[in-house]
Amino acid sequence: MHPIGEVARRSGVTIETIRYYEREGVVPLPDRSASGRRLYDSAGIARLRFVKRCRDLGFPIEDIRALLALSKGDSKACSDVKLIGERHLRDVRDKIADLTRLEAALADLVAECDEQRPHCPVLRQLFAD
Amino acid sequence: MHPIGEVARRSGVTIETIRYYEREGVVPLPDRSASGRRLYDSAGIARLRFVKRCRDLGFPIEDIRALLALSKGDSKACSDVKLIGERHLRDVRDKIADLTRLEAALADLVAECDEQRPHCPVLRQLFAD
DNA sequence: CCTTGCTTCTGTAGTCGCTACAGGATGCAT
DNA sequence: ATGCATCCTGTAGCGACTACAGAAGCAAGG
Repeated sequence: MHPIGEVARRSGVTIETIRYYEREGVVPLPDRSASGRRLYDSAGIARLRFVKRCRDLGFPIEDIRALLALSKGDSKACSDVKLIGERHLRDVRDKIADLTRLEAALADLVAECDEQRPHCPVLRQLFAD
Repeated sequence: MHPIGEVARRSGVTIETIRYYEREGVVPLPDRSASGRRLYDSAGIARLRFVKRCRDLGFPIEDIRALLALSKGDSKACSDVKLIGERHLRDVRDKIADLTRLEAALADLVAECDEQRPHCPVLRQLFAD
């Protein structure tokens, strides 16, 4: 059984975030020592690693909750995981598309400022009706 | 002079967000009617439109504050606007790059789930050491 | 004038996912 | 015992909103 500091180092999740995940019910309450310190077994560490990887992939907490539930062994797991993954992939692709459009608009706008001018074309455009 | 509801419709910024911007000092305090209702002139409406456009382009509030200050007429305005714009453009490009990497990792992962399996390869990978 | 329905006000709290204290207790090595 | 590191709970804050609750104001219609 391992204290939270060691678990933080081994999982890559900060102590404060581990406590946050516990409060939010993302991970179960760990065992405690006689003095009240959190003690995690290897399954607890693996679970936090899982959560970290999912967060790194941009899955929201709610999806991670669902994935963890699915990981508890059920014959439909893989197709459900695929549903969650594909929806998230779509979200990511949408976001990339949005940002790409935004980038183009911004690049055009910024290109109009190329010297010191009393009447900035960018500001004029942003103020236009 | 126009009440907040009309200004919200004409600027595209919600009533609540207008009040938020006022609280945050993004836009100046408007005049008030005898009964305390906010009244905006055309400059106030233009300013909110400006803020909306900047938000749509992803500029953070702090940058918008700076841009509004610059719009008050100063001979260095355009080069300062360019600095703010280019920095933001870099941020957007960084974010696109991050998301593109994430999308690739996610697409690979999701591709591994293609039928009902008791032992999902995705979950296994996310749990791997 | 009264009623009705809509608009507007202030203050407070919440969203998401953390992150950072403050103040106190515990654990371990010297 | 001392000193330092670790850990605890509770609270507040970040950015940019968003959504009430409860009350007051406004304008049109009867």
